[in-house]
Amino acid sequence: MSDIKHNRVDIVSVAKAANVSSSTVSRYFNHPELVKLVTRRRIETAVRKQGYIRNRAAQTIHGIRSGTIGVIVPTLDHAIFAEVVQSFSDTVAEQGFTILLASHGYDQQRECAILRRMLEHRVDGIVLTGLDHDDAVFRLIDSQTIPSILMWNYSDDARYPSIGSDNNSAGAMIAEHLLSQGHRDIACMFPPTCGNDRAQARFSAVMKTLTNAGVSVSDHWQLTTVYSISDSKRDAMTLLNRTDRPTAIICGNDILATGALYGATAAGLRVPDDISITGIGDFKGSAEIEPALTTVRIPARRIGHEAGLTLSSAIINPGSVTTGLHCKPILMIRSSSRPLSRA
Amino acid sequence: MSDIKHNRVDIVSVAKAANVSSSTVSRYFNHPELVKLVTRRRIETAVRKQGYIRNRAAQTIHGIRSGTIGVIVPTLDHAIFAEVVQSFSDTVAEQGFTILLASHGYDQQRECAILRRMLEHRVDGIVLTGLDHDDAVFRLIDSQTIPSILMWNYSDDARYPSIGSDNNSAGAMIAEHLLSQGHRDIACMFPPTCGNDRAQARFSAVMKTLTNAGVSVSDHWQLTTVYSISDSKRDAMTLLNRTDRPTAIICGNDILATGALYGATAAGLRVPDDISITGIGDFKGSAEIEPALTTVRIPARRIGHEAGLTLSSAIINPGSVTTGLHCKPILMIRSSSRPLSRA
DNA sequence: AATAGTTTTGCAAATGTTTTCATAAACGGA
DNA sequence: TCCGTTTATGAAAACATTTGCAAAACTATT
Repeated sequence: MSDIKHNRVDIVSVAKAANVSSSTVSRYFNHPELVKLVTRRRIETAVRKQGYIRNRAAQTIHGIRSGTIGVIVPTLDHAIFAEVVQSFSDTVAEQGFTILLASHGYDQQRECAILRRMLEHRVDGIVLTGLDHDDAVFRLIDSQTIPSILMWNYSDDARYPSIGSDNNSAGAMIAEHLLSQGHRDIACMFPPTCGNDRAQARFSAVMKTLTNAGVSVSDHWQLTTVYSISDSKRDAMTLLNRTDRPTAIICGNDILATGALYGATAAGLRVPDDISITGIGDFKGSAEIEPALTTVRIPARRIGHEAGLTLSSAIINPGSVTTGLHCKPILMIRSSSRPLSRA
Repeated sequence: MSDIKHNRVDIVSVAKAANVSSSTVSRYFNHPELVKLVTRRRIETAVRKQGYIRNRAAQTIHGIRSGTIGVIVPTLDHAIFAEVVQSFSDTVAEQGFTILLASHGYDQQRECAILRRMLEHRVDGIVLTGLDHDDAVFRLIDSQTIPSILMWNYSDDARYPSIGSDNNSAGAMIAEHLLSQGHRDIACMFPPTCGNDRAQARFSAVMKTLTNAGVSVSDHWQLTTVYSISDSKRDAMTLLNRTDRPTAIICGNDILATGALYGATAAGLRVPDDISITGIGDFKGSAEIEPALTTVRIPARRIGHEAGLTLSSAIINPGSVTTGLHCKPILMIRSSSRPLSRA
């Protein structure tokens, strides 16, 4: 098929075939308006014939952008991160960027190593997930000159521009919702908060809101449950089979809430008549589950999209100032919660 | 903090600071055993002081591996692809590779453009999702000299080594399961099959198995439903509210099955007593849903892992022959299906 | 046909590394 | 002390590009 195949086809072999200098071929790609039409044609043919593909590595060492953006997430296993990565990737792809993706599994050590590797690849920008990172991570980025943003969470005093939702608001919103429905006997089920600033913020906002309203949550109603439907189902069952039973459970995310929903059903309770259950996140499927889950939507697609826009424009116009953006969480009142009927 | 900051810190500035030649610094990184301990120390200090980070782009133009693998998926929005990408990424990360990830949204045109961009980045290997791709995609890869594999599906006559599950088996397994339970009035709910060889293979295997058993599926029991819980819930309700009702629904994937489960509940039917519903995929949560879903597990984590092992070893030992691997689907009989009680 | 102006092209230097080859330094044995 | 090894280092070429500058090739104007 192709004339020359595995023997190096580079800009000079193309140049030779097209009977021009390599400079002209380079210009053909980078400033086509500077090369005469007929020459362009000749080069085009040679490129096609040889199957030439430009070498971005060689461009990059001239200080030209690599066209890659490093994206570091804790994991892709949670549907929600996959969604945010997807929309980020789609958005920056439109500007010609490709993402270098890696996940650290909540290991700060590993995050730093990954970041280093990405910098070696001379990514044009960096996206980190969440607000909290090892100081070494921040120092490393500071020592470079590339734009970086924090995606997923929002805080106006974050170390870099942050684009995402304020998990404090999210936690407060859901707690207020249940309070406004008259609930006072409230249990909480949250994932382990260490190294997870999101869960941490949600949890503390929930507790603060409840405390401010004069509601206290006794210790045995504070469940710590790993991110898994089966575990949360089990824990919810245990909780609900006790004689003292809350009228509502606030779950730290929709996965836990889904498990809790199943657990309540398995314990013979009806949701929301016997107990209200709420999530945070509004994952795919949360609206369709029976009963549809009351939750706080963290607008993942929007966050990914806005982050993509912000970062790519920061890369393209290096002078411009980059600001964060709060993608507000949205209370989604559905069927898994209802006002407490006063007995 | 760092001495020299935004002014080019490269191998020669490090060399100068350490009072050695740039060759020695290069060796320090690539063959440390060749440089004397005290020199190593000096270089180490200089590197730290200047915050030097190696430039892989510059290495790559020497024919050295870029350390990147291009991964092209249809989308990350389906939890299942996210999972396979996650385990692939983890596996190759151990060998020092980082993935360049992009999704094409089932658009063959776009897949080709993405591939081209990845080749420009001189990825060391390519992973495509599924067996079917535009001929231009195959030609492009053929014209290069890098290893490529097809992930997710398996077929022994695929164009490149394929690592994944045979969707024909998966479809046949689930159909046989329902037949063995005595079902004869069976409806099918599948996603649109165009450009989706997986769905296509599952569907045709199901139909073939049923036909061979003398069971025919009338047209209005063949539903085409997009990948969405709410759509499949709606379609299932419509189907089940008719007077002629199947005793089982075979769904093309677990998302459709989940929606169908909800739809059945909403239509006032009990699963599996009134109707059996099955999925394919065994997504996260399928085991925990009420009732737990009978499905065929496509072992996503295993596929990602095996694909990672295979591709990275193909990259590291260029001579070796790369073979595909069938990660067999596994029938997971749970509570959403049961033998038909003969009336 | 000569000139001035414009467009197109090529030469050569530069980019940040690696690697081959050569040389210098250190070492051990006689 | 000298010689032959071994070990450590540096000089320079190579890698695939881009780009500033200057030369060449056109065009238009007189």
